[in-house]
Amino acid sequence: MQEEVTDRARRPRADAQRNRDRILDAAEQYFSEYGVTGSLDAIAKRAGVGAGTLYRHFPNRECLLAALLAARDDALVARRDHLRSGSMSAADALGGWLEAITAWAGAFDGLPEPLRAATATSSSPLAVTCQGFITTTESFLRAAQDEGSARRDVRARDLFLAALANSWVRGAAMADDASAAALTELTRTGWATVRPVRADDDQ
Amino acid sequence: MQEEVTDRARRPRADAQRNRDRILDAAEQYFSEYGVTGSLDAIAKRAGVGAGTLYRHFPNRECLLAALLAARDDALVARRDHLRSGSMSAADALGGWLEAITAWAGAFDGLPEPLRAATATSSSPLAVTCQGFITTTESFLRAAQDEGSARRDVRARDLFLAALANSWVRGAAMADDASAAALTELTRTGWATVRPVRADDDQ
Amino acid sequence: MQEEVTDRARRPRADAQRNRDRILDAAEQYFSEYGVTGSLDAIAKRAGVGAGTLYRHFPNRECLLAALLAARDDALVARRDHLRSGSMSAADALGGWLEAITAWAGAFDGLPEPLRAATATSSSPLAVTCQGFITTTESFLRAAQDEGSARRDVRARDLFLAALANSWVRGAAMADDASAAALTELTRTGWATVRPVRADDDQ
Amino acid sequence: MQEEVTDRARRPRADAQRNRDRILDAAEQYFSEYGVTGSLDAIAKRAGVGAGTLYRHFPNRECLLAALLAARDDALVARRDHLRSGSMSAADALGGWLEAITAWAGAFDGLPEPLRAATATSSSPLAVTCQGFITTTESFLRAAQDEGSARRDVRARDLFLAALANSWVRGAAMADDASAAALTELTRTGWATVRPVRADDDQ
DNA sequence: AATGAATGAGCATTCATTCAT
DNA sequence: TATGAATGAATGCTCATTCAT
Repeated sequence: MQEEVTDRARRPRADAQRNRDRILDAAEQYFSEYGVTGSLDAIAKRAGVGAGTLYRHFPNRECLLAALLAARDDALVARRDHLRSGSMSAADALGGWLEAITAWAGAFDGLPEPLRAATATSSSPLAVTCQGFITTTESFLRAAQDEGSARRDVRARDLFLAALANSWVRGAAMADDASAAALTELTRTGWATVRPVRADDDQ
Repeated sequence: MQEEVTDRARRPRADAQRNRDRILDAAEQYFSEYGVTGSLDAIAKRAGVGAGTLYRHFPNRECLLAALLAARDDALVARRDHLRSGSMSAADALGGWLEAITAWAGAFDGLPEPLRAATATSSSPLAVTCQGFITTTESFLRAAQDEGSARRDVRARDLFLAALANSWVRGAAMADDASAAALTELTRTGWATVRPVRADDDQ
Repeated sequence: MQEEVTDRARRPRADAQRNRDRILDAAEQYFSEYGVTGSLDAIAKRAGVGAGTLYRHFPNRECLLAALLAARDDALVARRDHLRSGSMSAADALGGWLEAITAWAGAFDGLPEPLRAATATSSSPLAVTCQGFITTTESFLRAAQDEGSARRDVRARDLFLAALANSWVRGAAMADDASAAALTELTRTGWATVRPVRADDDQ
Repeated sequence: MQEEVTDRARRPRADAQRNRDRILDAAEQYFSEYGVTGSLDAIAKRAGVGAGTLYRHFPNRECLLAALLAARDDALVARRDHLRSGSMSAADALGGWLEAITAWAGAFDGLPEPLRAATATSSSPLAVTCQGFITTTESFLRAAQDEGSARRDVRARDLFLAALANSWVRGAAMADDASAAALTELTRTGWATVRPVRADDDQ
């Protein structure tokens, strides 16, 4: 009786939270093992919950993915703060940040794909995440531009997409580390030695 | 006359060739509509042939894809020849070639994925195609390097992958043309204004 | 009262149990009609359930078969008890038991095959069933051996296999009842009138 | 021209014979590898002939099987003659012959099945083969019966079926040699020590 | 006589999602 | 709120057999 009053709003939440966590743990394992296209049913099973429970917490794969990545946001935010507070140049900070994004997007096999889609649609739970990182990228980019070490005609959004693309190239079983580094470098400096002069290029 | 001899081996193919063509047509349509992961059975149905017939001609999705792309190879080869014979600089030729590859890999939604995989495995019907284009890329790149307009530390394979990556970013429903161009430009010139000096960099 | 408690876990099964039963009924019919290699899809259809439902209940053909036979186990167990409690000789009991097994394995066309396979692998849902019957066979055999009416150098497992083999010979469309009986008799007494004397032969 | 007259009936036959032989060779390999249910198409391919050619020579699987076994008949006939001419007892000869049949029916995985079916239908190309061996079994059996070493109430046909059954039990991956021998022995002597006296039992 | 292309139903199995309990 | 049963279309692929060439 007493419980019904005090716990009505709390106890179920404790259960729910526990289930949510177990689902996230299971998803983390499962996606690591089989990539982001793995079976949601299998995740529910591994988490020890019913399929319906999974769907209650995460109505679709993207929501689950978003929640999963949110848990990793902390690491990326920490990285961001570290890059910001460091004594490195703004260019190196931007480079470090892009590499951090590339690594982040490579957390699970196949992850770049939904991230790219989310970047395009804006109506996805992942879009929020992506947008946040684009904003951060923008601040790094602006600093580098102000420093004179980044081109003014480059947009943060495109750098973000380039980072995803590099992550995509690395793929799951890429097995060619040289290419991974080369692509990152290519994004930084391009393949051309000479650049066309442009109006908005303030250098 | 001569034809009559070779026709003896060709005549039974009248049927086969017709079916093959119909399958390719159907696949072209279907992949354009639903992307390269569309149902093979559905393609057979649209082509008006039995599933077995499709599988006889193209034992798996990659073979079908390779045949489909082979039909487009001609256009790419023509583009290559045009770029080679033109009076443009080697840098512009390389740029044009990379853009051609990017466009080619964007023929169908999802096409970059198997192309990337093929680039890594070499045991795929698509691998041959990819390798051929990497070789062409190499000749364009070398010309540009000899001209002094391309960096010496860039590899053709990585440029090819970058072109695929750009194609991947564009996606099917990208809806952001500015990014498409920006990514291509980024690959050419990078985001940095300043470059680390390197030993093998002949500028 | 007690039921009310256990029902809590059983109630959601009202649906499931009904479907399960319908599947078993359909399978019974279908296997009787077409043999144990009949299409599982067709069984699902006949049962009026989706294919997924069938696979949820019985992940593979062997599981379905095992469940189907489990329903018949009762009859066999009853037969065993009847044979045990009867006043017949141990030899007749063993003979009756082997005949019961032979009849049981002839329930469906093609059933002896998976039973034989299960006898060999032990990692099959049918293996449990088979092993159980081998054990029972052993008790009957031992009684007959103790009685002096069964040879000491015969193993229960081989008698079980012989019963399966006889069932196999009968097949579905055997149409030769004489052979069926003859084979059973052959297993009992062999074709030879004279037997090589053996050390472990206590007669 | 000249050829048309003299070779019209001969040359094609040479071709046909060569193809027939190649098909038989391929089938021998293939059935050995994959059992008698292996794909006929694959056999045609391995033989280097079209599917139609295979079907011209052997309208169905049973015909192919029958031809394949016919080639092995020689070995069995030789065995028969050797058993007949030997100085062993008629009982041992019969035993040897049954063992020879069991081994013969074990030539390919799954072979006992069509042999049993053929024994029952008599409208199969294999039926001829089986009937021949039943006849031979009969002669061995009669000799043993005359010698007094085989029971008079046993029929050759049932012994043949028992031999097939033993072959079936051995299966492909039986992995239990003891059972193989035990079953053979069981067929010879049965499991009972005491036999019911019967009218037609002349011992 | 030979070819090999075509057929197309058939198979086992999966999975995201819904919904009754 | 949680459960997990149900759905049922969909997938890639095979194969015995026929038949046009």
